[in-house]
Amino acid sequence: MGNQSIKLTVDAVVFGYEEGVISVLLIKRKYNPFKGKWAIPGGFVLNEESLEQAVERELEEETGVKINYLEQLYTFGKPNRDPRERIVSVAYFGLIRPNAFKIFASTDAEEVAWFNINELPELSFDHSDILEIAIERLKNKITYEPIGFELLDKKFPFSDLEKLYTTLLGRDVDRRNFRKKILGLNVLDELDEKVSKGSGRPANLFQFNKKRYFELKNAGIIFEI
Amino acid sequence: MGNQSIKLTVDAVVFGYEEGVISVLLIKRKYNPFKGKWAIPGGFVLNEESLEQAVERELEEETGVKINYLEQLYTFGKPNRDPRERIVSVAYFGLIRPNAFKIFASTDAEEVAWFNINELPELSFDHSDILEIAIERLKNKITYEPIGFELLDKKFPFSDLEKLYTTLLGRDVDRRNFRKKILGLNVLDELDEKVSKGSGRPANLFQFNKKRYFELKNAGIIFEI
DNA sequence: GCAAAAGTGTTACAATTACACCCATGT
DNA sequence: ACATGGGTGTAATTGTAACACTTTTGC
Repeated sequence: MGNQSIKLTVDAVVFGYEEGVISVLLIKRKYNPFKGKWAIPGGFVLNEESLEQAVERELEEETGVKINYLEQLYTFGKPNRDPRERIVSVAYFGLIRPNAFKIFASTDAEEVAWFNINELPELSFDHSDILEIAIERLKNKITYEPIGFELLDKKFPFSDLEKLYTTLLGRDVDRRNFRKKILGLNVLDELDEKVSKGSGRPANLFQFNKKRYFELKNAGIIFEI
Repeated sequence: MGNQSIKLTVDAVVFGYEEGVISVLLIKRKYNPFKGKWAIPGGFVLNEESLEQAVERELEEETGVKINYLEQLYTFGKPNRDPRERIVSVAYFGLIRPNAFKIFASTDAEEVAWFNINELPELSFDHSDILEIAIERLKNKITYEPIGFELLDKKFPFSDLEKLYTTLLGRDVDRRNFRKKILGLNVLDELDEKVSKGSGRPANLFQFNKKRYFELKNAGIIFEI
């Protein structure tokens, strides 16, 4: 143990959503191993920084994205997951609105892009495993915590929320029941603004009230779809 | 990053249950730092072993326990969580029947003992934080996965299960409704054996049918209390 | 005036909760 | 015979699921 030689990295699986499509942010690796292949952004943890600092730093360096929803996902440590040497990686799980940032590649990334999670390229290392677990977490978590709002614009029409849920759950939901249930949770503020999608009746905009959500949560009321 | 000097450990938070008391397995440290203080069992990951192998090995070395329910809990990586140097620890969460093993201290452990989770000693490092998160996980997880059976004898009277749940949930449950619900899940086999607790009518014994549980789970039926 | 999306209530059904008495054994 | 824990059913309430028509806008 005195001569332990294991290195530690962090990886950030960042999801975005737009118009019925869930995407994940990937980089094309500039260096070997897996040079030219797509990978989850991430990199080595520096000696003095926390894991969260490391993952936020690496994400911003490689992709230009500053994230505000980020949680730990899982730690991957199989001995040969990296062909060079023993590397253990702490994977994180993040959510952003894709249109909130212009992404750009730098440092270890030759390119950055959003990929539809149903049309993924071949990935480096064990990154397919990581992504699979992250997708599962996203699909589960949206049913018991209000994380979907991190993927939508601050102000959104109800139909956007509904579409996000049908996309993630992979099934239709009854429009009336869904609306009743969500509004019944009392965490959305209805605004005096409308938005038109070109055709059809303009929709009212709603906004997630995070403060109220935490008040209710602390009072023991749970969010559940 | 070429000169990264972070060490990696694993820790095992192992819970047991007996007669209305949830306990956790702790060791008294034989060496500095925190010599003589209680801690969660664990230690350094060796270069060629997986994280799971490491945690099982350390647990057995220090306490004599071979565990069969073990899952990853969380990774703790604040820069100064260890006073000596930078150490990141992957914590695991385990369950056993305390009477299934005779525990004994060795290697880095001067002593091993079970502690009631409501009467914990002062702990080393950030182990109180780890334990707190583990307890939360246990209390949550028992409501949506059938992990409680890992804490009971293979054959148990229904009242043992009920008491485990009231202990973990911190509230009474209606005896009839609880029984209906659990039996309705169809994962318990009722045996032709009875056990007497000294006074009162002897109770029928039940056994968790793991095979049936996984069949039902794969068929999309979920366990929920 | 018609196409397209938004908005809205009621009824049937399923699940959950509340609740109290008899049974089998040991002393 | 009494103390102790085990075993059981029904009715009220609540929550969930199914279902179709009207409204507002753009063209």
